[in-house]
Amino acid sequence: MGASIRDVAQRAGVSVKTVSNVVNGFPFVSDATRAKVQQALTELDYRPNLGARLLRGGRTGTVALAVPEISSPYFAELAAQFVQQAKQHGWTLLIDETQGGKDGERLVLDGIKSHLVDGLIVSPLALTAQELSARRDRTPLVLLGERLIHAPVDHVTIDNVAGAKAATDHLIALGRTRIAAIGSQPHISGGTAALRLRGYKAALRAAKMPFDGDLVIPAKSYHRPDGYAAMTALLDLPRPPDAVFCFNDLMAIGALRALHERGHRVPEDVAVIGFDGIEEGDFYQPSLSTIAVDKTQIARLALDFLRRRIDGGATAEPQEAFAPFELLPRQSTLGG
Amino acid sequence: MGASIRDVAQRAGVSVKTVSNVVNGFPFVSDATRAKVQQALTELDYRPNLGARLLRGGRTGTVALAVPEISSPYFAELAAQFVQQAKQHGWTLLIDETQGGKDGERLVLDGIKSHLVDGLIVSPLALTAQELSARRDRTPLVLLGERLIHAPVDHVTIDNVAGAKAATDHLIALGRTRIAAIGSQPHISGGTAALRLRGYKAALRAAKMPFDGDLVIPAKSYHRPDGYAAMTALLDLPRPPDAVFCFNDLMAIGALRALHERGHRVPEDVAVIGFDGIEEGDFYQPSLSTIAVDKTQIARLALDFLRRRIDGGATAEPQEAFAPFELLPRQSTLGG
DNA sequence: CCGGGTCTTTACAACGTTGTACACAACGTT
DNA sequence: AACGTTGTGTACAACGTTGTAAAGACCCGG
Repeated sequence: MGASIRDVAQRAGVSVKTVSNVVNGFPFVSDATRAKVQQALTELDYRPNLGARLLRGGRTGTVALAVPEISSPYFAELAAQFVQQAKQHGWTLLIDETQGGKDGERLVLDGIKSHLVDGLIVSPLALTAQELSARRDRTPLVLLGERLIHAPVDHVTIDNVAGAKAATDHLIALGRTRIAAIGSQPHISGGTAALRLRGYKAALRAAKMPFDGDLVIPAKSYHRPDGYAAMTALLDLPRPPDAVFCFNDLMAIGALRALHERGHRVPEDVAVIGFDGIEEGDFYQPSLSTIAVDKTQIARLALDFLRRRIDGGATAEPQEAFAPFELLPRQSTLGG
Repeated sequence: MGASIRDVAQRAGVSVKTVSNVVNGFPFVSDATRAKVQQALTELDYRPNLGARLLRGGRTGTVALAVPEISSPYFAELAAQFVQQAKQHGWTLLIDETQGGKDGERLVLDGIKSHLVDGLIVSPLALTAQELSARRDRTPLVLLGERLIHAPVDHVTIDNVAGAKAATDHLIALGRTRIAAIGSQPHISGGTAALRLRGYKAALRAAKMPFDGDLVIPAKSYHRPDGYAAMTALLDLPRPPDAVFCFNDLMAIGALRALHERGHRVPEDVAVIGFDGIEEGDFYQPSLSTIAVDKTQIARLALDFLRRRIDGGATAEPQEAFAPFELLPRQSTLGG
């Protein structure tokens, strides 16, 4: 056990509360007393017990970010942004992984470790809006992600439909006529996949191009192998596509890999564009065109919301914010 | 504020302690009482206050992993392993980013949030063995990484010298004669870079090949652009290398990118091998040969150490363990 | 040298939980 | 009928901290 405030008080010959006052920078402490206390503090290497401070009703200065999968570059890069910016708020950010399942997400939301953090940012994958609304825990919460527009919670999102449309528009502008989509999730409604599919369809419609269901390949987990498998399936079609919009960058990289192995040129034979804007895409061979979402903004907006909740209490109206995205055309569509 | 144990007791018409006994599964509670309490528990949606429980001397069931940079794929993948396996220990794992600086690392080690977690796993970059030994905080600690063999702390590491030698041996076995190394850190002694450089030199010596200082390129931050820049520098040499050992995969990918842009064939003109075994390398074009460290084992060993510390107390001798690595030859050295 | 203000320090209670020690039944034994 | 035993339940204190309220020290003008 480390030294407690009591030990420090005894050593400095003052009351416990005076030590507390010094530790917390309370203004009315004489210089002489302060010095005495400071010395005792150092000598005993005092560290406030956060448990006690917390119990007393205080704050821990810690907020948590829960993501489905930390090994996914998108979430890893997003988390890094959060860590950086949380520091500017004076918060320590801890990252938690829900592993994409309902259980993990529920655990976080229901506050298994509530009381340990001042606030919570969650990127939900599995839970429905309904389940989210049923949440009882009182810890301030901000949601990330596209779904759940109707949940009574602050949330930060991007316009997935517009993003997907921009990606598809880009392929159309290049003169492609058979544009495939990788990453649909037919059994899940209202999720990211559904929105991106909608944007894809909207772009086709706007260009008066036919929609061909064979060119839409579902994917379960959005990793590189899923893109690889999907691309392979597309290449086995009687009439393969001349462009592919992948619903995330990781699958796009899998697709690029499959194209190369089968001897197709990118972008001459098939152009590829992804979604997310992960660093990996910039260095891939060929570099990956993508819809880059502004992770810095996402973090900024989410933390501002959280700040408001934590400081202002639970009363304020739930708010919603959109982070911008940007089309980054690179070699996988432009060549060169 | 949520309901406290006191509210539950009142509602169930029993004492506070009886509620506590029910919550903690204390054996001697009659079925009737237990049922009454359970109902009150559910009705009030009771959640134990971790702060109070912690203050009382208990555990939080939470351990933290601190890595220098969560956006780096190696650490992201490593963290994912830790999350998974911590769950098997019944722990929730939280991830913390130190941002590679002394300040961040000190903050973690000195227990800014000690008392909030039962244990700590830290992958130090900046702090010296000396600074680590001076640590006062009592939270059980396990270190990851190669340095600090002499710090009086449990730690898990890999044999970097042997790994680097295996990588270089592989290039030698392919008949390469001018083998470069990317990632030295001349100003830092005893770190990962120094060990990998030693392994590289050992392999050359064993093969009776000359050591050429011009072929060793330093790198500061081990990211893709560092590898890119280093490779560019190597290609500008009067006699460029015919093989490169990069001290991590990220730099190897940067190097591959530079080679491609300059029109060099891999591996015909230059063979490339990395270190770490990140998923990205497997899907790169060409796929990256690497020394894959066993992240699963690292997590397993570290958590076992931590378990021992947390359960067994601080008395045991500090232990050291080595996680295995594996040479994965792929296209960037073998071709195909 | 007193009254009234300002500045400094203190005692006490409370936060929610659990370990300790004990009270009280109900039971079967002598 | 007195006895220990076993099973249930309770009161109390303590963990380390900080907010509240109030006491004490000091200074100034009258």
